[in-house]
Amino acid sequence: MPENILIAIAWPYANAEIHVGNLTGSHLPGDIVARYHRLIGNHVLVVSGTDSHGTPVTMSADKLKKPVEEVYQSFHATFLETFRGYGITYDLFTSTHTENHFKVSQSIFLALKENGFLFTRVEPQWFSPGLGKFLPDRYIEGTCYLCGFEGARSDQCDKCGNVLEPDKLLSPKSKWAGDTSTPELRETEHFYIDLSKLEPQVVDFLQARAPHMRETVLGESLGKIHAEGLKPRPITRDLDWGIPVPVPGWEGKCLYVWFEAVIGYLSAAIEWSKISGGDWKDWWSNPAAKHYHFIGKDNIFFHTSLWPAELMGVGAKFAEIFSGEKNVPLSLPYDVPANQFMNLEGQKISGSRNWAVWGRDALTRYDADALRFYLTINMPEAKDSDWDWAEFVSRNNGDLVATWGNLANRVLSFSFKHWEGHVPPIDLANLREADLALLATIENGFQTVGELYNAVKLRDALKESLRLATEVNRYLDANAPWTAIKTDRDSAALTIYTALRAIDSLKLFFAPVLPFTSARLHDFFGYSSPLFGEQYLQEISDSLGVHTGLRYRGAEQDGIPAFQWQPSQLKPGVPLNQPAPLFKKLEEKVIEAERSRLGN
RNA sequence: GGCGAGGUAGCUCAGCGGCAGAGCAAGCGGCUCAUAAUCGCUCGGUCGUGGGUUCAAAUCCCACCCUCGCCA
Repeated sequence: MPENILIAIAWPYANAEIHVGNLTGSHLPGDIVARYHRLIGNHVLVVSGTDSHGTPVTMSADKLKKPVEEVYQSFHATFLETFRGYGITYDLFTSTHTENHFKVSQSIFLALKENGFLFTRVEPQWFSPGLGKFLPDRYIEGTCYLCGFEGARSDQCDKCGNVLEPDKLLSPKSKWAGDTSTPELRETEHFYIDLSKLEPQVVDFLQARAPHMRETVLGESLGKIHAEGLKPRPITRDLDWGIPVPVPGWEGKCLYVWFEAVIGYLSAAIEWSKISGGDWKDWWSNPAAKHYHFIGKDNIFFHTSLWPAELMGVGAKFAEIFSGEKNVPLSLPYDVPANQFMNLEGQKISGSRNWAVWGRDALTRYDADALRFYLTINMPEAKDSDWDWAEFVSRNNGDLVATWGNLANRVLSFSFKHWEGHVPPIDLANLREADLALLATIENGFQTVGELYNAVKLRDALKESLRLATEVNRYLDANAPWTAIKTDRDSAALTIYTALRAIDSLKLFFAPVLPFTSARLHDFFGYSSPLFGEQYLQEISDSLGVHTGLRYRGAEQDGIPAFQWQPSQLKPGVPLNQPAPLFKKLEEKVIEAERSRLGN
């Protein structure tokens, strides 16, 4: 019985390009899990999009002297290119700046309001007379009235550590580019979501999922709730670039970005159903559907506590408001397999210092699968990891090229050469004990590797796959078909057939991580049914303009069923296609070349 | 400051109450089908620091130090 799996991936913010830390943190693990579930026959929906709103985007636009729409669109375009290049198979990668997302977000807001989870509060907020608008606290700096430190934030001094009263901050200054006016505190009114009412439900929700959630994720959520409880949080801001608060008299205010962007997981599914003919409710109002949220550690609390609380507070009211449908409650996350961070050559990744390996740029020099391999074998699942160029080269050459790529190439080439482009035409009844033992060992991987992918232990899944590839290398060493071919061709045929069949199965274990080369290997074996589908771009128009979505067309299209996650049934004697090496060996000199690019 | 995670071999990490493990790197040997790839053997650790519990602690408890994230 196929399951419905929603893969919800963090929405990249429209003010910086995607780097390897973003990829390994959320997009790549999401894609690997999605590809695995598609291979085992589950119905998968992968959604994300560009987080387009908020003050930082407005500020970038100001600096670049460009319309804010143009700024978000230009980053959106780089995201599409990056994800296409890395094969991140989104069923829909959209944007928060769409008519659909506006309507969904406003409906969520109104549902919370009608269900009694919102209240308003008047509070002082920094206002720039020069810009004529309110500024977020992080754009205000001043002198600490306790220790005299000049770089103090309005609510706390980083130097002396004291909590400050904003109205006592000395000589407050705006950090907004070009704003020389003196900020002042003005009263403003905002909506708050009363999360405290939902705290017991959130705790129950987390405890029910504790058995399959990561330590890092549970600790961050339950630990925080236990220590501080869930407090009311503001969900509106004085912003001019965002989603208007759908309440009369609240013109000029927008939904706070943290509140609105997470709603994208729902709105993107709804947008997907509109353009593809599917039904979003199969994923979003289906108790059997599983939601996975792929995010970085900085976002854990939002996804394990605030977002579920929002959904609980909304209940079935959302669909009533949005589409008039009754009894359509919303599903809660099943797992939030958040990753830690990836550093670079021992230092934190920093876009502004160019201490980064940029996703698009790396693709101009390395193959997507080589990058995916290193990002997976080094994925920060349990703790921060480090991208090290020397290690990238040694992992590529030592594991990817030598253990796996060379195995496939040595056996395929040998078969192609000695059996004139065919799989050796053996009689399956003649397979020896050692041959059957190897196949049993490899095929056991459908269980073990599958469980690791299912549990989102992707490093382990890849390591186990490599270990199994080594088993085939050992088997070859023990049976030495290159010696046997000279004296006992039948024996060599049995060995090569067995190894080919093992490789044909191994191909599937590697496929979620290495989709491009696994598909190529699949082709060497001469299969006609594809392993994976295709990515494509689609323009979508609405009242806010045109946005381009990244889409995915499944492998099962055109009446041909997708190739499945099951042991190879390779037929003796079938023709092979001309094999070639799957991966490129890298020269040592790239290490220095890459390091010299950093920080410039 | 509060909460959380991490600190184990030169490097990357697993183990999380019962004789300290894997891969890479290093050294030695086998093989020659393969992108000089592969297979075997060897070398290598006061498990962040200091206490405590236990017949037994990398593992449990307490304190502290360092790194990262969230919150204030």
